[in-house]
Amino acid sequence: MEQILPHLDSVFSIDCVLFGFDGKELKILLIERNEEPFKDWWALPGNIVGADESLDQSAARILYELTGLRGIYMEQYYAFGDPGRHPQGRVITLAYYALIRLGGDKDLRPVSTYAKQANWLPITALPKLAFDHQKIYDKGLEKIKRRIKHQPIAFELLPEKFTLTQLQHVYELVLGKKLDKRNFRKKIVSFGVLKELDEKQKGVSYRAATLYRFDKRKYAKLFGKEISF
Amino acid sequence: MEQILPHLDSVFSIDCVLFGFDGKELKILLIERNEEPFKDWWALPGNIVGADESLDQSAARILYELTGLRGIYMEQYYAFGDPGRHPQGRVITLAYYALIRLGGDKDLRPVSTYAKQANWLPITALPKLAFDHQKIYDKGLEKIKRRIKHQPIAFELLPEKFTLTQLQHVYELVLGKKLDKRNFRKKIVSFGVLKELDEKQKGVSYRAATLYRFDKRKYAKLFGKEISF
DNA sequence: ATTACTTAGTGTAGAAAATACACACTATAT
DNA sequence: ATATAGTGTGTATTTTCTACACTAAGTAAT
Repeated sequence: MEQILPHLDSVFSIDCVLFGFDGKELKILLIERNEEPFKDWWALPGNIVGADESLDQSAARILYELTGLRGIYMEQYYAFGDPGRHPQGRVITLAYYALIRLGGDKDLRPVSTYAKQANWLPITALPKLAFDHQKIYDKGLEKIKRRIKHQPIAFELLPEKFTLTQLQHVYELVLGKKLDKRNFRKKIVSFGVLKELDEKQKGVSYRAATLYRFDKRKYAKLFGKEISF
Repeated sequence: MEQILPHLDSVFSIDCVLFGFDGKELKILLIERNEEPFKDWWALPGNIVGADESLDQSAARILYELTGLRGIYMEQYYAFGDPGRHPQGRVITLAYYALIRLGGDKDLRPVSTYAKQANWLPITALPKLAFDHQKIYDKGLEKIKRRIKHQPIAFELLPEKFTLTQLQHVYELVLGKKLDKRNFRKKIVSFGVLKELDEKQKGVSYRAATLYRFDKRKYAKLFGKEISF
């Protein structure tokens, strides 16, 4: 990230696109910067990679410091390093995306000094972003669009128990298009990686839907065979 | 890459997996190191990113210095940065792959000081590699396996004019499996991105095959629609 | 000129997967 | 009891995938 600039020839940072799903919308976590450059702009959270951290560890730390969450699914996806991308010097940054289920509970633990605030904002109405962060975000969204077609990452955005309608909703939001309910169910069930539970949805004022769980064991057995949406 | 280690906290380099196809085999370009660490080992070509270079430029420069070639298709695919990956300090490296048609002509222009020699070696018989370069290579191969199914990258390994059999051969080598001739032709032609030429193969001692060319225009029109193998 | 050799080039039938499409059921709230 | 809102299901059609074998064309040797 961008807040500290020691006097080195180049700085290596990590920026994260944290995708969150609250049951309704797809959101990302942005911070409002409290320092120059781009003071008062919204930016992706990020930081400099520590001397003894692996890249994945560094990404996990950034996420933890911001949200208090651990064990979240994260994946690096692209390095951005144009000489002009940071006004104060050479900063090469590696982008990660993360997929997070936004529960009602504690999702944000307040935040380091270079940010005024951090906020989950719906991807349908993002503000202008600092640096080249729009580009980084765009590429991140593109990446998960691709990946959700072949890897079981949609479950990372959902609670452990979920309904098929919720799952379909995640696919529709990420892919940005409507899907046919019957065909979706046929297909997703045919992969054989869902376990149907004996439990039903609660607290809804209409017919309660059956709950499912993603079955990691079954998925592990399939490996080699690719899911395809 | 690994040869120069100025006294910085961390060094940022680029390593390249240069895939070449000579009409028969798939090969990669390796250099034999002339310096510690890993003196006398084979390694992927790489170098430190220059202060005013973009990442893509840096990768292109590494390739040019080694082969004299420009305008080659290259793509970054993963960053490797474990704290222990380089015995002499923190080196974060960004991996690129390149796809090169190996003509009879000048493919190698001799080579910087930290290498004894550079050589195209068939991927079916690679030596032990320095650093974590085996891991970098493995991930690179995996990447092009995936990408060749969805993007028209096979043509980068072939001369401008090629036969369908040659094209199939490239797919088979990259994917590591045999394909059915008739089904392959049906499918690849159905994408509509090949232009059949009025020309035939020359210098073969059997029936000459029709030559084709990849039609970038037609491909550009298709965009959005994905090729799928 | 004939023959042997090597690769080019082609079609179809059956199986599997993708798509398009509409209504009855069930739980809750009033 | 009735209104409401989302759940859950089947089929026919089209498209794509797969498996499979022979003839045509050119070259080289005799």
